[in-house]
Amino acid sequence: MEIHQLKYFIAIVETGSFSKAAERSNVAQPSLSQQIKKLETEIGHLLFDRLGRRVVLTNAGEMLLPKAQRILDEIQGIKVDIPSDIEEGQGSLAVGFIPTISPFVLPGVIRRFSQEFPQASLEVHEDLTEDIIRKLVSAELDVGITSLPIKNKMLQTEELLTETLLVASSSKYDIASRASILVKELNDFPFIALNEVHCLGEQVQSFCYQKEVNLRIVCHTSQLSTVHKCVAMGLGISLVPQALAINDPIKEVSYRAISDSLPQRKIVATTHIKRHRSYLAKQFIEIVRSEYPSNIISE
Amino acid sequence: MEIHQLKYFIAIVETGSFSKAAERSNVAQPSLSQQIKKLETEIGHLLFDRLGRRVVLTNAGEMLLPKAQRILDEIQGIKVDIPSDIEEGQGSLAVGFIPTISPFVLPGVIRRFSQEFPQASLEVHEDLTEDIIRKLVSAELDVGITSLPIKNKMLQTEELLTETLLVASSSKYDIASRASILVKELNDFPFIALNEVHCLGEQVQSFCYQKEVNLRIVCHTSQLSTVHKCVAMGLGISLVPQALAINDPIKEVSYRAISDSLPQRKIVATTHIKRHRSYLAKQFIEIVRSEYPSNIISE
DNA sequence: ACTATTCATAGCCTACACCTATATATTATC
DNA sequence: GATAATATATAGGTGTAGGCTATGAATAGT
Repeated sequence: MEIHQLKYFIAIVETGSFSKAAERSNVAQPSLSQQIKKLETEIGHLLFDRLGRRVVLTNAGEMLLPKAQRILDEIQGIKVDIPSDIEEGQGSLAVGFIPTISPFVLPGVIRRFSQEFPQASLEVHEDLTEDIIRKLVSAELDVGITSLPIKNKMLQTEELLTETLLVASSSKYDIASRASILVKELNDFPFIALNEVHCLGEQVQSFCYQKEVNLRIVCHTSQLSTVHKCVAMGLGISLVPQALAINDPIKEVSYRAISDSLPQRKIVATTHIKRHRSYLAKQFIEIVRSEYPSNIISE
Repeated sequence: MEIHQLKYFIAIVETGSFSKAAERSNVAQPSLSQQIKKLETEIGHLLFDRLGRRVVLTNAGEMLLPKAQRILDEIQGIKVDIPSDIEEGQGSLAVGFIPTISPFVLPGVIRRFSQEFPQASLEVHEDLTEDIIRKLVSAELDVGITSLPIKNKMLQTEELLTETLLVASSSKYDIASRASILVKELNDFPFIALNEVHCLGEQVQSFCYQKEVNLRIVCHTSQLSTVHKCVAMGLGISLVPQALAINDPIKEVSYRAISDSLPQRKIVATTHIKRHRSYLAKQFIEIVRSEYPSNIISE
């Protein structure tokens, strides 16, 4: 059974004649006769009684009619619906965030995404970088919001922004009020470190190693919010993303940039090289870019 | 868009691989790749992301999936449903009866037909022979129950039974009690004639003409039931179908066969030569054949 | 590094849908 | 009732498109 056969069938029913149907279908009449015969053979029943000057549907033909109509309508629907559905943002999207980003952007991003694409279904994962990489490679995730470096030849990254790490300190330490902060001065204070399973923890360590700073780490935690609280309690200082500083409800903590050498991390959208970036994925990435807290201009 | 393309698409989704889908579809893998590419071009979106070892659906592919599934199901349904529906007696049937038959068979036929084929829709027309012929030719009717002769080269007849015409008389006339009735004796009595627009009227006239009987027609009516009532009232005798005699509630009328020459009419099912006789039509004809009142054996 | 697996590409082949021409049959017209 | 007109079926030729094999490119597993 072929689609053009059903089209011919409908055309005959609507025109009441093989010849007129052939004309309307832009084929020669014998071709159409032949295809109808094939269809009849396949179904096992005559579809039309050929009366000579006119054709009428048989019972089998009458039963086929609504079914054929539905099928053609659905096929027409495919060609129309899919492009328009995609335009309207239908579909599903699975995204991953690393834990040192998600707290700052997730609420705003989800709100805007579900406002702009109410028809879409969004699935959000919070995972460490290596898990996000694994899920991106296995196509469990469509987009990962991570920080560089991403070293996997199956993945590609699109830069969203460069985020500065600021010195966070409570008023207990005079670093909060100095005219400027130099890198070397970081080891004058107890340091609250993020566990190195987090890329941010690694990045801070790597930065300090490069700058030949030996931190006096007094605490290792696995959550940025714990770092934040420890700093607020005056247990020590830390290096945190600028996004944390924005709208920080704890007024006791001050955030200062380092004068002579800015630690930074690049925030990127990571995707699979071989996978097509859907309309939703592209829009999602733009939403993250625009919703990322960045009121503090890094100098 | 072609059906085999949708089949291939589904096969890929179900097997998760072009190669396996090709094997399952009994085509070479490149053919399948080619057809999927065509489908993607037509829809305007990629359907799969080719990850190398695995393929995953894109958003567009996910939207296509249920639609394709439905279409294939419906096509499968056509090949299964139509033959089985016909077996089960679905469909419609339009039949015609002449007025000198319908009173005797319609009730029983309709009852049995709707019992046996509750799914079918039956349309019954009562018309004179010429109108039934016209409607059969124009395919308004599928089957006509008439009596011979039917002279139309577009129509064919199937004999159902031969019906004897009996002499109907009230006890007022001694014909009801004679040992035997001869044709010639018909003109000894006043005769109630059916109008010649009815074929039965014609047949009686023609019979008498052949037998050189000159009827003493005292009344022409256009309905057989009127003939019947006139006979019962003793206005005269008549020649009526044996079916009328069966279960006749009016006891005053007796029915006698003519001894030396039996007038008869052949009851036939008439159909269009070029039209396929549907299952319903065939079954209907058999029901008429078996339901036709024929308790009185014509000798 | 090597092998196995998988999808894409290239080039050839065949089947089948399509065409034209013609036959057959029915309807309309004179 | 003969002729013209209309409509579908049949016959036979043609071209495209879907199919095949062989091969390439790239990934994943040994």
